[in-house]
Amino acid sequence: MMDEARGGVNTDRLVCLKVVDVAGGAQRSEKARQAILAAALEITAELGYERASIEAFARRAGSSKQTIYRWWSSKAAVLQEALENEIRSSTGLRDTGDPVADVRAQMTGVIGFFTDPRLGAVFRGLLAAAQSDPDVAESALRSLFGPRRRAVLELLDRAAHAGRLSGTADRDLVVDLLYGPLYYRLLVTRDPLTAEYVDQVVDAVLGPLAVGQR
Amino acid sequence: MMDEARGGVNTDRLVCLKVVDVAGGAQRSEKARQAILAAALEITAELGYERASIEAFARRAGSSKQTIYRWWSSKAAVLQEALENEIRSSTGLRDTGDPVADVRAQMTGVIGFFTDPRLGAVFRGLLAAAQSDPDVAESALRSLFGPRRRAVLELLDRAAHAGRLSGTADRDLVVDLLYGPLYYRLLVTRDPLTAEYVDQVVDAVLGPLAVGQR
DNA sequence: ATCATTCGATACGGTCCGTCTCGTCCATGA
DNA sequence: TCATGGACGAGACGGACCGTATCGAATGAT
Repeated sequence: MMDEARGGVNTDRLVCLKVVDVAGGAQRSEKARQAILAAALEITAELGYERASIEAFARRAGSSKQTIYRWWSSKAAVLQEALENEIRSSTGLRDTGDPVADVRAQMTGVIGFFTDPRLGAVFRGLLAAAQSDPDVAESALRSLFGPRRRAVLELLDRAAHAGRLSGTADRDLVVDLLYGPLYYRLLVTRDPLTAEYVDQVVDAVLGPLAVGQR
Repeated sequence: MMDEARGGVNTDRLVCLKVVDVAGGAQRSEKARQAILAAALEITAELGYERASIEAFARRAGSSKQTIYRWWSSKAAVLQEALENEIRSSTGLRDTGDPVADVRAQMTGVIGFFTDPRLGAVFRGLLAAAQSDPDVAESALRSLFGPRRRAVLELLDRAAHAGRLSGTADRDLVVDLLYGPLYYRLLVTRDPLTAEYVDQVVDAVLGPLAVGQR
C-alpha cells in the first residue's frame, strides 16, 4: 500500500491527464505575447502597479482579454514574466577571485535595476502584490529571488574555501545583512540607493570577514 | 487684469471660504469611529489587505460608507490609524545603559508586532499600498517609521557619547543594518522572524562596535 | 480536407469605487 | 425652548475592472 502510494510506480494509474497534441491547431502567437508583455510594462510604469489593469494591457496590446487570461493567471504573473525578460542583464555575478569586489558589483547592478525608471516601479509593485497573494510570493521567490540568492551563497562558499573569506560566519546571515538594507531603503525608507551606499554596506559587512586582502 | 488675477490681492474677493463653527451641530461619533477601526482590522486580518474593501468595513461596523469617506481619505488611511492605536505597546525603547540589550529588546518587540496574527498582515498590506501610493508612503513614514527610527538613533548617540559604543560608525548605516534584515525577511524571503534571528543580527552588527562590554 | 486550437471581439453578472441625496438625530447658541 | 446645521445610517448612482463565456475567422498538423 505504502509502496504503491509513495514508492512503486503503478503504470495503470499513469493516465494522460492532459491530452496534448492529439491533432494540430493554431500555435501560440509570439507576436501577441510580446505585445502584451511590452504593454504591461509600459502601462505599469505610467500608472503604477495598482492602477494598471489587465483590460488596459489588452487594449494597448491590441489583443483580447481572453488571450491574456489563457496564458497568465493574473496581472502579477504577466508582470513577473515581463520582468524576467528584462532582468538578466542587471544581475550578472562574476567570480574573479575577489569575492568582495564581485559581491559589490552584483549589488550595484541590483540597485541599478531597483532605480530603473521603467522596471523599478514594476518590481516594487510585484513585491507589494506578493504581500497579499501567496501564489505571487511563492512564484517570485522561486523565479526571481531564489536563483540569485543561491548564486551569491555559492560565491561566498567558494571564497571561504579559497581562504579569502572567514569560514566561521553564517553565510545566510551575511546575505541578509548585505541585501536587507537595500530592500529596506527600496521599500520602507525610500532613501536614495546609490553606489556609495552599496560601498558602505559592503565595507561594514564584508570588511571584518575578508582575509588576505589589504 | 493680470494683476488682479495673479498678483495684487483684491480684498473684496477674500471671502471666508470655510465658515467654521458658526452654530452648533452633531459631534463626531466616537462609537462609529471605534467600530470602523475595529471592523477594518478584523476584515483585513481575515481577507488580506487587497481583498478588504471599504464597503465591507462599513457593513461590519454598522456604519455608512459616507461616514468613512468623511473622515478618512482611503482604506490605507483607516488602517494606518487602526495600527497606530495598537502599535504603542510593542515598540517601547528603554535606556538602561546597555545599548546592545536595549536595541535587542526593541527589535524583539518589532518582530513580535510583525508576526502578530492580527496586525502583521495589516502592516504588510499597508507597506504594500505605500509602493503604489506616495501619500500612503509619506504618511506611514512620518507617523509609523520616523519617530521610532529617531528614537533608536538617539539611543545610539547617547551610547556613543557615554563611551559604550564606537563613535566612528555611521549611525544611520547601523540602523539600516539592524532593521533592514528584519524587513527583508518580512517582505521578501518570508523566512521566520525569531528572537534567535534578532540575536544573530544584533551580534553581527553591534558586536564589533560595542565598547567595554565583555 | 478535417479538426483542434488560437486569435480578436464582445457580452455578461458581479464587486467595489467614490459621490450624491435623502430623512433622522442631536448638540449648540440664540 | 427652539431653530440651526452638522454627523449619522441608508441607499441609489454611473463607472471601472474583474473573471468567464461565446462567437466567427484564421491557422496548422494530421
